[in-house]
Amino acid sequence: MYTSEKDYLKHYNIHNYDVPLVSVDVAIFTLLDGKLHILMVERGDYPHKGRWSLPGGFINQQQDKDLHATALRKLKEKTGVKAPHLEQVTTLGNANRDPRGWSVTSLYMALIPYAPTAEFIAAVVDARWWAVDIALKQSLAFDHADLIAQARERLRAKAGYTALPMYVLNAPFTLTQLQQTYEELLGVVLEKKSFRRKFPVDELLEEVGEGLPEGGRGRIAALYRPRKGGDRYIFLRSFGAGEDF
Amino acid sequence: MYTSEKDYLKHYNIHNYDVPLVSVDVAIFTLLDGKLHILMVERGDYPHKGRWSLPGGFINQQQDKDLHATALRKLKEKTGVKAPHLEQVTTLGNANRDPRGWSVTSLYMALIPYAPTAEFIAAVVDARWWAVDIALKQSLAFDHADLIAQARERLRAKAGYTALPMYVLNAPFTLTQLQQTYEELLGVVLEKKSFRRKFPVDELLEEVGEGLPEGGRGRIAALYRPRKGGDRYIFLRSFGAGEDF
DNA sequence: ATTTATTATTGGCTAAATGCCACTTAATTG
DNA sequence: CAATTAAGTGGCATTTAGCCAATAATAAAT
Repeated sequence: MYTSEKDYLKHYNIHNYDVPLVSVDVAIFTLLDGKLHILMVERGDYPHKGRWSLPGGFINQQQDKDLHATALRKLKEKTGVKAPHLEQVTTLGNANRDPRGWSVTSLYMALIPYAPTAEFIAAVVDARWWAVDIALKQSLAFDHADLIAQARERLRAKAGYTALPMYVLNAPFTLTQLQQTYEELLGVVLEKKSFRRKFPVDELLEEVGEGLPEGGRGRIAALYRPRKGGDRYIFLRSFGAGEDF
Repeated sequence: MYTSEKDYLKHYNIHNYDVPLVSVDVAIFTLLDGKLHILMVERGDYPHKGRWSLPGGFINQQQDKDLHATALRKLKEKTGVKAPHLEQVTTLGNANRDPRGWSVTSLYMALIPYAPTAEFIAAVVDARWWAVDIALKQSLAFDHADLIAQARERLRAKAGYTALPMYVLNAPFTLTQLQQTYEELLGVVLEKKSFRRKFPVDELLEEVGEGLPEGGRGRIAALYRPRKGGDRYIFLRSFGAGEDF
């Protein structure tokens, strides 16, 4: 049929094929008032105009050198910053999730402290932080409730064996705040001594002075911020008892 | 611009947009002669005609109800069976991985025992099991060496805290064989007593009689096969010391 | 100035899990 | 019947985790 790879490529045209839609959606999490929040945007265009959805959109083949770059671009458009952690959660594709037809979306999860984003996000008229529990009860666009649940579950799972929870905290923070963040993300109460024994403070945190705990009462606490590269750390033993299945 | 969602959809045509290619590739692993092997196929068409690649291809929008179904279809086409474990590893997309243009592929990993596939695969002329180490040294199609490395790494990681290694073994198998499989996948030597204490035999395996160990010498060993649902089991503590970073 | 309340940090004991190695058991081979 | 091979178990020292209480350092109240 074709005489060479070059000849084949000359005749190739993607528009001769049945191709699915491809998008990237980003679940951006932070901690606000001790509760996990997620950034949502109100859709300004069809389909699902007016509904709340995850920040996301299509690949820009000129601008985006890879999928990760697409996710990073969406993240920056809505928060103004580069998150300290961004990872792919999963990719979903089926015939029904988008009224325009067979559609594939690659779901990313970003973790970010609240403070440095607050001003920028306040200026983005269609974007808003929602408590995750509340967001899941809304009538969201597409299958985004499902996407949020999957990203939330990934975050919960990784809170068990990584230091990722530190990336939703405003630095500097105390070890007690860090423990409370683990407890919020895992949904369990942890024992103070065990937590401090297990969390590798020296390796993953940098001490940046001392300060009063929240509420301004009690003994002065050591303050920390995350060290570089801590998002790749994996604990040998996991936090939180956790049911096996 | 549009007066309603219906109006919008009437005018929507995906071919007016710059869309990437979307494919699904499957890294199918088994254990053969104590070594991890992967199923490769020789490409019969351009691009990269004649090179070895992972089994994979495009979504069939009529046949495949979702991405997982596409992966399952590719798996069955080459092995004739439904693997006891199939999961998505990651999704890669960039402008350079395919000479036809911006391309996205969703990588799946399947685990399968060798024996039930042997006859079928022997009849598929373009398919062959390769030892993973050897396969990685070939000049493979596209970025498939990278895909294999990522699937291999996911398998190695999960061998540390799941029962997945049992799915590459021909049943029935002995606990010693299972331990050796963990050792091969993890790349470390495990202590017999610790392995047997930690692996939840009663929950995850079903005893199916006794038999001589491999080689036909020594005390008779208990024989097992995997129980249903064991692929969702997660160990609280991981196997193999493992460097943290 | 002293006491009380509050929170951080550390000590110490018990129980559970792991690493290590040797022992016992049950088969084949010569 | 002894030697060999491999499965399965016992036992102890070490490490880790759970629990709770003691001590330290601050603000607020008296």
